[in-house]
Amino acid sequence: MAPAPTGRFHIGNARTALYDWLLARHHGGTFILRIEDTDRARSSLDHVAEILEAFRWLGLNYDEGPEVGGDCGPYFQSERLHLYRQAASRLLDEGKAYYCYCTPDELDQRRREIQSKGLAPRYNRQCRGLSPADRERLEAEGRPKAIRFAAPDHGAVAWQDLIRGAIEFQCSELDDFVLTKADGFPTYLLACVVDDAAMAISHVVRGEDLISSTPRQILIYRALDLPAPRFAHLPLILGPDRAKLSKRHGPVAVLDYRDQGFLPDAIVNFIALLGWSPGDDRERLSRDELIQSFSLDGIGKSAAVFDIEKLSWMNGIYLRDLPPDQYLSRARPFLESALGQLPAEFDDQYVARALLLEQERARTLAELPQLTEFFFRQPESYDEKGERKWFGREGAADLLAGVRAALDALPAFDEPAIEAAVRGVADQVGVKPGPVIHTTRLAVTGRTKGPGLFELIAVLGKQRVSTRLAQAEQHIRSLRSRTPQP
RNA sequence: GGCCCCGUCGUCUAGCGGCCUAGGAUACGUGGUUCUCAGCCACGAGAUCGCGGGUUCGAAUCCCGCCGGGGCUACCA
Repeated sequence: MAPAPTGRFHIGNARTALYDWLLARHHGGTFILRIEDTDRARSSLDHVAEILEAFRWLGLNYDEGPEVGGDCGPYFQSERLHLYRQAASRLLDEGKAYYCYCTPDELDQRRREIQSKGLAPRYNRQCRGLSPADRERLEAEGRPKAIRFAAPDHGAVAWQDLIRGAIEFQCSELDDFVLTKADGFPTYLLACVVDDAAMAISHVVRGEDLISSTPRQILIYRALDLPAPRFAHLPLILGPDRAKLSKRHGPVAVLDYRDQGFLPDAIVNFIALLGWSPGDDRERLSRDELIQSFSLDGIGKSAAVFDIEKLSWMNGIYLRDLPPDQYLSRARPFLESALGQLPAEFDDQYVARALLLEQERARTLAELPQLTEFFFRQPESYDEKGERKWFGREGAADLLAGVRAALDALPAFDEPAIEAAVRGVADQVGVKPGPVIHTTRLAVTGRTKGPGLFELIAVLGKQRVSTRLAQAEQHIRSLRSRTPQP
């Protein structure tokens, strides 16, 4: 996998990385990470760090690459410039490449003119047949120069794509593309070929958007007399509008999903299925199952829309299956970053119990602060519909007072005792348990939904529950005095 | 515009000539379970397999054309 550190590490890149990883792991091959930092203007160290962090977070361990080293290093293209220079000068010597003195401005202007005539923009090979005298003159001017590949003008380039089958391009469609930029850095066309050959890469698995660069790379392999790897072009990942997924569709960086409370295992499982299928009805696959079932044959040809709804569903499954300690260590940071430093009265034990009660209800970790907020803050208001339904009832305040008295009187404040007490009140008053439970939940949490009442009360503890019940009673009474019943 | 790729429920997909009156998942709807929600279980609705020709006893599956969508078209990758 060879990402460029020119932007956030995209979910599409993550899927490519995953497929690369799965392919290597399935066949017992070597998974190499190489950083393609040949764009000096746009590459940054921050982006490199983000790539490494994304790999770490997703659990895609590489056998060779930055920080781990290996026999094929270095793993930053900016540290391998001598190799590209060597290759370029060889092509130059053999007449398969030439210096181009055209400036970006000139190129740009010509391109515009051609396009305005509705023609295919292509380099006009102006510098290909430069006479020695012209060349000398341009050199004397001190013009910066790029190196271009002298592309053949007839014939065809074809390859057997591992996903799409035979693909063929006519050479007449290809122009004299740039191998080395004026700043001395290679374009990825050159760098990729040189490195893939040097690193003995067997499979190039990448997005469909790179299909059209493949014939050019094959031409370079040929010119350098190097064996070409096998190519597999993946279908693209689309946004809801069916255009290539990009930032305008919302967050697309892997680490954004981490920050939104998705689990790496869920992301891995989900993106594995975006374009690939094990061939049967399984949807939930562990990493080991993924490795075992993975095959290029299972990859489809058509683009897939990234459906965040389905991701959320899957994340919920993984969240519920997390063992308590793992769940807690992942959940806590989300709680703290949203609710701030928790007061000392909420010890680890309390936080853990609160969090555990919402584990089965959350779809992402980021929902947890909102879901558990009432454990840490007294309700300031009550759910509007619930208020009308439960607090508006005749005798609601007295009912709560009864519950409060019963709970206050409990010697042991555990779940069975609480349940018995609450149901006892219902018996006494002669109503069904339902209304008592709902009214009490609303009074204690301010909400109409949430964990089971008895377990939630047990976590909150006698003191808090008592206070909240009293507060609700007062609220109801003040409501009634302001809006007298007819 | 040119070149290239793609086209099965809204979405992700199974399907590689008969097992398909097209299966699963999600989302949606209904019912059940329960103190609510979530979950779980059951059921339902949802695809004339983009369209039109062919090949074949038989096509979602093979071939051709059309239409539609997407990608590329940089001294970015």
